[in-house]
Amino acid sequence: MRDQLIQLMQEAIHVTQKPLSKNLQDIPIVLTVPKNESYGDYATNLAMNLSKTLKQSPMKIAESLVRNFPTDLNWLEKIEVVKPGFINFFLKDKALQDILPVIITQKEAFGQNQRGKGGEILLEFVSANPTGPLHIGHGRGAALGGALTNLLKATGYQVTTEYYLNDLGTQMETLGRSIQARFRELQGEVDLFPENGYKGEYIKNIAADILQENSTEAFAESSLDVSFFSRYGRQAILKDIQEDLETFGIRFDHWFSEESLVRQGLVENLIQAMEDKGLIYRKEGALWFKSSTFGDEKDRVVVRANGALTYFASDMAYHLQKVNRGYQRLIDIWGADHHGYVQRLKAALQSLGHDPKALTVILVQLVTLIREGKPVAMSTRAGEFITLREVLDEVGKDAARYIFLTRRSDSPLDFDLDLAKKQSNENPVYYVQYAHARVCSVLDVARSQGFEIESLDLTTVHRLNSPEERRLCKHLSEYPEEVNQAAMKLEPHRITFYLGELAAQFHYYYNHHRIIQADRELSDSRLILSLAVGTVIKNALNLLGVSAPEKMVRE
RNA sequence: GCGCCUGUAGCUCAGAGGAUAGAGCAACGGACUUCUAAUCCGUAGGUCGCAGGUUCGAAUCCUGCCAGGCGCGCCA
Repeated sequence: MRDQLIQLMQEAIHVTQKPLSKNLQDIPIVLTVPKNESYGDYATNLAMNLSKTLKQSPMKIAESLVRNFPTDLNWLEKIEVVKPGFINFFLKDKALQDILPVIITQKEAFGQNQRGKGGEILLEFVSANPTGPLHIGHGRGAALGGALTNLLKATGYQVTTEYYLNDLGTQMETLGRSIQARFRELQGEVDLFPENGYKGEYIKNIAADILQENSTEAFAESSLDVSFFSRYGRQAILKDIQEDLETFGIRFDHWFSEESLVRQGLVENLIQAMEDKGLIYRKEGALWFKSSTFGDEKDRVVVRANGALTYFASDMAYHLQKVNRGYQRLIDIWGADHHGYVQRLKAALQSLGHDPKALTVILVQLVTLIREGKPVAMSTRAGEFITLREVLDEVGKDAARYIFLTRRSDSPLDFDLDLAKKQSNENPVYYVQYAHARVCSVLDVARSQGFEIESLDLTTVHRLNSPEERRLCKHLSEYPEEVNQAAMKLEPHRITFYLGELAAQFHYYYNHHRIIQADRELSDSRLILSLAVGTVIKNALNLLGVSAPEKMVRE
């Protein structure tokens, strides 16, 4: 419907302005759903936007555009030209009702499109260091990444998801030393815990595991060096991270190890290549990349005076390698505290002849956990934090994922644990899930009364002409555009808000109209509408990675 | 000091050039012998941080200021 209207206007512009100037051709046609229903089902400000270039009054332009619309449109009730120059479209009921059979026929495919044309995107997210369990902030990134994966796939892109593992350098050393110290403590030795060591309980658990394995096998004392503990710790923590993500419903296509990057010599090669291009210089014993000539604030060290590679060096190599693997677009999801790295990474890509715009970094603001109305203090270093695992055990996957997606990533998020597990109207998750369960429940009752839901005549929709039914049909028909916008703008929270509105409309409808009743034909119509609502809710929840239960029983 | 993000109802947030700025929660008053009341209805609630500017039109764009968060290492 939306597409048809846009096409209609494009044609009208062509007819109105015979010699079509170039700046007219690429003027975007914006079609909105007016807040006030007296302004029609759809409206456009096209005439007002055109008035500058055409040097005519908006009202005149609007009128001549409307005059050039075909007259034989059986799906349009009327067109209005109003005050400053809006064109308002009023659709016939049938035009809105016709979306219902489409939804029911397409099922889970409804809402998808192919605008991505199979473009290949590499989406990197979470990428938490394997030095400790995932915390709540990683959960937000994971929920966002998972939803974006689904959204981009739904709009025709080929998406590969990747988790970059910083399994090298000082932090792995610190991890090893931390475990080693705990291990020796368990053996009764008094060992000084490293100053910057990881203090969490999980370190002790890992040490205990090692001790247990040790007691059965005779380990040579010499094999228990730091690198042994590092490697063991990395594996153990990685396994936990993978399990956590699994229960959170997130799967990665690749787990990309920094260590492997260095081992293959890719970082070294890159630095050599950059040196050859004169992008690198030596100062005070270190190697510096001239990132400031590519928009960064200052130059950055890639190899320290002690010969160690910086994190940034392998990050450059990693991202270059992503480009070389053939992805047209790279999307990274980072915590907002890393925003300072965006510019230098783009600088690196640009200096090597790649378009920095190919890389999009989504910065996710911090999450504050709230319990009993107060923020929960967290510090990774001190080992005081609530893990994603604990949150999942407490509130469940669905509530967690949904709540993470109720905000723009730009906005900081207060995650209220008590609210998330409340089975009440304060909790937005159940509101939407309940609408779906309600649809299923109505359909079940209908079946028990002899309605054959699976073989309803989908053309029986003409009885749906109450304002509530019109509104529902229209909102359902906006779903594909909503998916498209959410994907293009990389903003899954739009789907969350859409869902809230759809659920609200259905709950209202349910409370004001009886779906199953004596009038068989009307019942059929309303069952079709309900089925369509259920389908769209389920599709949208799927995009968010939240389940759509068919029954909900209050505990 | 510099950079990024944010400032919208009591609280948490949508809205990012258009028409009378919206939702949820909280508050107050109502609706269950009914297809699930995890629902619904009604009431109330606003100087869109402040000040200029751009234009037919600004919560939205530009500039300055104020407030909060985060960053500004040869840390990761």
